[in-house]
Formats: sequence, structure tokens, C-alpha cells
Amino acid sequence: MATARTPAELPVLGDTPAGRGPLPRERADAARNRARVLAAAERVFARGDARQVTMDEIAREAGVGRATLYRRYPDPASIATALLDEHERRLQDRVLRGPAPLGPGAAPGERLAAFYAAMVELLERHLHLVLGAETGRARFAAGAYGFWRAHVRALLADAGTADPEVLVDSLLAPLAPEVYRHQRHDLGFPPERIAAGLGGLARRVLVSGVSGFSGECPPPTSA
Amino acid sequence: MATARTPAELPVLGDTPAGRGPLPRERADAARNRARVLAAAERVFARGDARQVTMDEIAREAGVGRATLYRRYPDPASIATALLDEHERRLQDRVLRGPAPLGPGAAPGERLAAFYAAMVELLERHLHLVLGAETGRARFAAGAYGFWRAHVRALLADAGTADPEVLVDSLLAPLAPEVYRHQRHDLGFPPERIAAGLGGLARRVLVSGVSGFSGECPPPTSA
DNA sequence: GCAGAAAGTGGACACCATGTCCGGATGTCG
DNA sequence: CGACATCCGGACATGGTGTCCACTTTCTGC
Repeated sequence: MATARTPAELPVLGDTPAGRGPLPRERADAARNRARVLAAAERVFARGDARQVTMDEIAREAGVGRATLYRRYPDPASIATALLDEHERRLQDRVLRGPAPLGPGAAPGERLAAFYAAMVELLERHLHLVLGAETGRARFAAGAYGFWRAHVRALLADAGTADPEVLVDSLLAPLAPEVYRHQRHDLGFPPERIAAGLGGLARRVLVSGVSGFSGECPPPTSA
Repeated sequence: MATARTPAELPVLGDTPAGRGPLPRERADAARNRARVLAAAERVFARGDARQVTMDEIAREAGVGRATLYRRYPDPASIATALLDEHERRLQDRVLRGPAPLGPGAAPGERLAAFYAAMVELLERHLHLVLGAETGRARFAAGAYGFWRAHVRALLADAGTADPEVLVDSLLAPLAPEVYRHQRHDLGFPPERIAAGLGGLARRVLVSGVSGFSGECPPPTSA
């Protein structure tokens, strides 16, 4: 009951929407502009409110026309997503194949705590991008959310938690970028403290030995 | 240690931004238009995507000029907030002075579970307004969030939870309207199931006898 | 009642971002 | 080196924003 294994067929992030497919080779100027655009977007998102970055602004910063942006990305959010892709993929790999407790092998509660810590790290480093990428409902449609959701749901199921399907979104909610921004910058808590709080939450919710102790606490049946 | 009491000096919602203050009386045409605007906004938010309701749309629906809207409300979100005010105030009153377990008197875990259930009820009934009112960071700046935050923090402190200050925002995160919308409409879960999941979470996190792991069971308070 | 003052109203305006189109420039391949 | 496909970016139409100001409605004091 203890070894949480993430199912193999988890949804993994696809290629970038640009899709440098196998078909025709990408032209040199196109590649140059793609790099320019991404670099410029990184700067633009970093300075100022990521939530109201405009295509115009990125185009100006990159020194290209707006139509060039629209050729590949429909909106600023998708550019932020493209920038995040690599980082999220790396983290997904650590979850799937890395060492415990983030990777397979540890108890579900410990794995969830480690996952929380890793996500806090990601948010700390790339908050501006996550804020830019996940405007409201887009968060749930994103490929990354599907992966995290499947992972945490598997941990919940492995720990024998009641109704993992409905609890999983509640446990992912504290990782919404707006929540982290509030805790981190409005309230001023250091990342370690936020991660520690979430870790405590994880261990309390996913008590794997729920019936293993002497005290016969009736499982909290929901009303 | 069990009786959770909410501090008396909780921040309570102020008057509506219109501020029908003591100063000059509100003119008849102004009152008439205010009612028109609110009724129209209710309709507009209810039909379609609350996140992209525009001042133009509300003005047209109300049959008034845009400048009339701008006189009182700076943006659509503040109109939605005004519409929510009454409902949230009523719920705040039940939390402060109503019967247990939502009001004072029950164990912290039970009170949090009841609070979750009440919020799910509010979200179910007025989701379109909450979605319209809380665009990203505005959620945390709103007066209502301050109230819920103080309440839940008091419950955490009363249960002896470690670092309530940092945990409280994580426990409020599942109530973000976007999260509820996803669970309710993308995934199709009924409100009762969502409330039950949150109730289980509440009882697990707020185990009042946190240090005594041997025999302490949460009191079997019936709902 | 009535006139004047104050408050309220809404059409008009300038600004900005969006998303698309097309003439021209730029690579790539034969 | 020339032809062709691809790509670029200025220009345009659209729609929302927020403000200004001339006009109308209501309230108050005489």
C-alpha cells in the first residue's frame, strides 16, 4: 500500500504549438525570429504585471511585426506556455523516473510533500511565466495540469483516500500561481515556509497507515 | 481548547462602493438608474462568460450611457462585487452569530467543514457573479476574502495547527471560483460531492488533538 | 410654486489592443 | 544564378476603454 507508482500512460506535454514538424525545414530567418521572440517575451513577462502583457509589447521588444507573432502564437499566454514547457517537462521527468521521495518509491504522503516542494521551487523561479500562462480557466485546459492531476490522483488512490477524483483538484488549488503570488509577495512569506506548510498538509491528508495505529478513530465519513 | 470563537474585530464588508452616505441624499433618477444597472448586470453575468463581460454590454442592457456606469463602478468586477455583497454579508452573519457547526460552538474541524459546505452553496448559486468579481489578484484584495481568511485562521489556531498564517490561504484556495467551475462543470461533479470532499479534507487537517496520536479521536459531532 | 444651483446623464472623442490581409523581402533549391 | 516558396511586417477595420462636456433632471430655499 505504500509504494506509489504513477501510471505509465500519463498525459505528457506535447511539442510546442509551433510544431517544427518533420515536414519542411524551418527557414533560417524564421528560426532567428523565433529565438528573438522567446527571448523578448521572457524579458517582458519578467518586468511588470504578467497578466496584462500584450502581443504589441512583445512584438516591439523583439523588434518584429505583430503578424510575425500571430503566425505561431495566438496570444501571450501561449508564448508563456512555450517558455515554460522545458521546465515543466524536466520536472515531469523527475516525478516519473527520478529518485524518491519525488520519484517512485516513497510513501504517498511523502511523495505529495516532495511534489509540493518541487512545485514551489518552480513557482519561485518562473512565477511571472506561470502567471502569464494560466489566465483563469486556461489553467485546467493546459497539458501540464493534466499531468499533475493524474499524478496526485494516483497518490490519493494509493493512500486509500476517499474519492480521490474530487479531492485532487482541491489539493492542486494551492499551487495556483495567484495564490502563490499572494503568499509570497503580498504577505511576504519565504518559499521554504510555504513549502513546509504544504508539506504538513500533504502528510495530514495522505495518512497511509490510516487504520494502522492503536487508536480506533472512525474514518471521517463525509456527511 | 475545542470551542472555536471567531474574533470580534473581524473585517466586515463595508457599504457598497456607491456609499449612500449620510451626506447628500441620493437623487431619484440616480436610484432608478442604479437599480436598472444592477438588474441588467445580473442578467448579463448570468448569460455567457462572466470573465469577459464588458461595461459596454451592461450599459446597453441597462439602457444607460457608459459614463453613467463609470460614475459609480470602475469596472465590471466591482459591479459583480456589489451584487454579491448582500449574499456574502448574510453568510458572514451566520458564521459569526448563527447556530453551530457553522456558527460558534463546534469543534474547529466541524466548523471548517460547515464553512466549506456553505461556501459551496454560495458558489453553486452565484458562480457567475463570483467569477465576474474575482479576476485573479482581485480575489485577495476583496473585503470578503479578508473575512474568510480571518475566520479560517482562527479555526486553525484553535485546533493547534502549525503555522496557521501560511496554511490558511492554501485551505481557501479550493474555493476559488475557477476551481469550483472546473469541478462542477468541466468534470460534472454534483455540489454535494464537492462539499463532501472538502469536508473530509477539513476534518483531516484540523485534528484538534494533534499531539496525542495514540487515542485522540475527533469528537463524533453529528452534522 | 419657482428659480437657481448642484448633481446626474449620455453622446462624442482619442487611445490602445486585436486579429487579418497583402505587397514585398528573404531564404532555399534546382 | 534564377525561380519559387516561405516568411515578414506595415496597414486596416473593429471593438472596448476611460474621460470630457453640454444638456437635462432633481432638490432646495425663497
